[in-house]
Amino acid sequence: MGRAPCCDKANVKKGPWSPEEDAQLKVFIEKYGTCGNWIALPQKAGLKRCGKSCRLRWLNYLRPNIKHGEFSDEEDRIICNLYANIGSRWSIIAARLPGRTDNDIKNYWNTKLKKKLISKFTPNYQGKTSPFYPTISHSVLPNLSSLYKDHFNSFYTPTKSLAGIESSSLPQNFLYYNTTIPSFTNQYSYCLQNQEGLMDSHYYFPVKDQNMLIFNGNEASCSSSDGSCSQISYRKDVKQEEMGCFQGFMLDYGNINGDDPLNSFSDDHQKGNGILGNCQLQYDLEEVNELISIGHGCSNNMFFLNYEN
DNA sequence: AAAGGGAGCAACCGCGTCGAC
DNA sequence: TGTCGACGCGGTTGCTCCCTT
Repeated sequence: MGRAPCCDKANVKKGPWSPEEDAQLKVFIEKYGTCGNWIALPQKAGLKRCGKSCRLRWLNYLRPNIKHGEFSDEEDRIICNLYANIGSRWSIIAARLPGRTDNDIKNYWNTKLKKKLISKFTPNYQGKTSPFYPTISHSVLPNLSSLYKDHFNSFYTPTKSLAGIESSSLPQNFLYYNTTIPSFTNQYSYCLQNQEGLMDSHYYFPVKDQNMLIFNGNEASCSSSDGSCSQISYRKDVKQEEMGCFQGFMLDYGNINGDDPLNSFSDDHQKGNGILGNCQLQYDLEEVNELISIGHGCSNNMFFLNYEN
């Protein structure tokens, strides 16, 4: 049994609001308020609209002090920072940006800001790759570090053991940072950095596919849905159109959307909180070998190979 | 000049949450 | 304690405008 509709769909108008309807709604709400009941409001206001539609129109367009137009650099920074920490919780992000609505910010992120960020460090990015896997070339890696530093202030140097590893033994070429995501606070997060710049950041990629090369991951947690892991993978079993980009070696970073990067958005805490969420770096075999050597040199018991080819 | 395609954005839909009863 | 209805949120859709061919 489905949910009862909130209004009589046959008798409500849909689609864009006319200036007359806008005026009617605005006048009514300014005079009487919302009466604490959006469902009943359209009838009282003489509008042939669904209550939800009225609410949305008021909140996103008609209410006072709505700010339209270009987002400032400061607003960009706040959005990036919050998105990195809490994911697509647009209403919370909107609460930090006076005059901006969640819908506005969501649209802005999806249509502009995300591309802006990607193109910032991927000069050749055309926005043509998979939404999950924009491709980043190896040559732009040095820029990533500075980009991250622009947006996050929480990098730190561990002074005590992390994930059971003494600080003195922790890899020097990692950047560490705290996460505010409750589910991850008991886990360590890390960004791998070589001498040039940031190469890999935290968490989460499932070992669902066979023939995978896991780089600097943890076998147990990588194969579970709640571990943290970064990896280079070779996914010969995934069709190119599914991946949206290529077959080959890929270093994943920032993918924390859950078990299946193509399908899973199930758990709220797993929703993309990486500023570079779901990006991949593409490497040839030689570069992969180079990365493996970095991994060998910097970590204890954190290297896992499940690599066939 | 017309057609096609993409970007941007307003609006809709469905579901989770919360409060009233 | 359970049920129901309203609200609020995030994802998605579809319309419009503009640019390219």
